[in-house]
Amino acid sequence: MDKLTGKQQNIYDYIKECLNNEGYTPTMREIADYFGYNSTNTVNDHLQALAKKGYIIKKPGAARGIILTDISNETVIINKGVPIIGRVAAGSPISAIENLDGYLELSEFYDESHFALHVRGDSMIDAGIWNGDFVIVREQPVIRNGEIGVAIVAGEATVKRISINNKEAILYPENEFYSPIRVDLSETEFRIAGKVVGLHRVIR
Amino acid sequence: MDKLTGKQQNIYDYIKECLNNEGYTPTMREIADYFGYNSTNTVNDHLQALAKKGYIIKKPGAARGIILTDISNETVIINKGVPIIGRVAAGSPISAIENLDGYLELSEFYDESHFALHVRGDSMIDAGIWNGDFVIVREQPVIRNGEIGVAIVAGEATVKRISINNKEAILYPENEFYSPIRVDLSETEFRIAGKVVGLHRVIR
DNA sequence: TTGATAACTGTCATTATAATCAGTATTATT
DNA sequence: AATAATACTGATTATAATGACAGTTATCAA
Repeated sequence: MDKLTGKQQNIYDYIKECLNNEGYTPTMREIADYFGYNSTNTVNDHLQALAKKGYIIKKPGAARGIILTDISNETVIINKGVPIIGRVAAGSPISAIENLDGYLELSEFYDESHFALHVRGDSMIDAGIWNGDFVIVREQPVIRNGEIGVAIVAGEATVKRISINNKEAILYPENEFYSPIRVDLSETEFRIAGKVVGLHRVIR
Repeated sequence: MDKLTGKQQNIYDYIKECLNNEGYTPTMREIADYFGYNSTNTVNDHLQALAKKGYIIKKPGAARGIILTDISNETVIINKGVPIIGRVAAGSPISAIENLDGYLELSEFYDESHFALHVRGDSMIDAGIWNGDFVIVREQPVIRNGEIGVAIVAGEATVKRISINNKEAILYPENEFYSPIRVDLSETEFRIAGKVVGLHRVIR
């Protein structure tokens, strides 16, 4: 895809911004006003350039008929996550709007300070964390003793119930067949990556 | 939020559909044409009802000036989900891009044929499904015997390991303190809502 | 039975918007 | 040096679209 010039990029960005803020694309006059152009034809020229380079599609004659191509490829974006169904009325289809309780969307719960970790091993099965699960971790340098978190021990990340005192950290597995791991803080590199605040499992 | 009438719902759905398919909302005339109305004022009346009930916002005078309120509340949508961290290099911050293994995003795994169900009760704890979890269900009318799915029994949705023969369905809990539930298919309304394909837990 | 709401028709003035024409000046590309 | 693409002005035209007015009919609840 051909690169945009500075002005073209600005106009493209503005269209995107309008779409996000207002919910619809601007008219040519609105673009002209925003950038201080005295003629809508200036905008028309720019839009033609954008269309020619494939960044937008212009529906001829249609008011606000600008379509951003990269967004139309991601229409899933207007995706609300997975609908949560509450009551199920007898006979009605599951998707019936009356049953809707909201949407399950990761970004709703978790912001940029979160990351996910693919769990290997079954040392935490009694805490409901299984091999293959994704735990969602809120990045934080400390946690309260007894909470489940992710610790980095000598560069290795592990999910455990964590307890720390002045000289050592104790990592408690949640599985009767495993023993707690004691980490001497003066000998081994140790730090808390964060606290486990969510879990996601893909079931085949 | 006030409930929509059937026609209002249809128009609302159509607006949403246009937004997804075309990238912009329809004009009143387009809506009228689609539904076969002879007057744009019919549409105007409906839009006013939708606006009054809070489903849309109408920007006066603006062409295609319909804003869907539930979508405008989700601009975060251009969100990439939760980053998945793989290896953790010693010393480097968690968020370092080298550690990135991808993004955990519900919509990546699950399409429109999925819904989530808030689990109540602990009848499935041995299957790793806890009280308060969200199970993600792929809508399907049948499942293989022995698979975990959601059944609708007399209007009530339950998550169980399901087995069916000609005359009865047996719902097996995964908890030693619970007994299987037998449902006589000739007496009780029974159907499969779908198969459990994922699980999401919010940990406090 | 009165009033409110929903669901329509049909017409029309007004404005919003797109799109075209005829230019000028500047800045790359061949 | 010639050519094309970029970046604008200013004016005009055609049409796209909203929204208001004046009605009709049906339904449902007080």
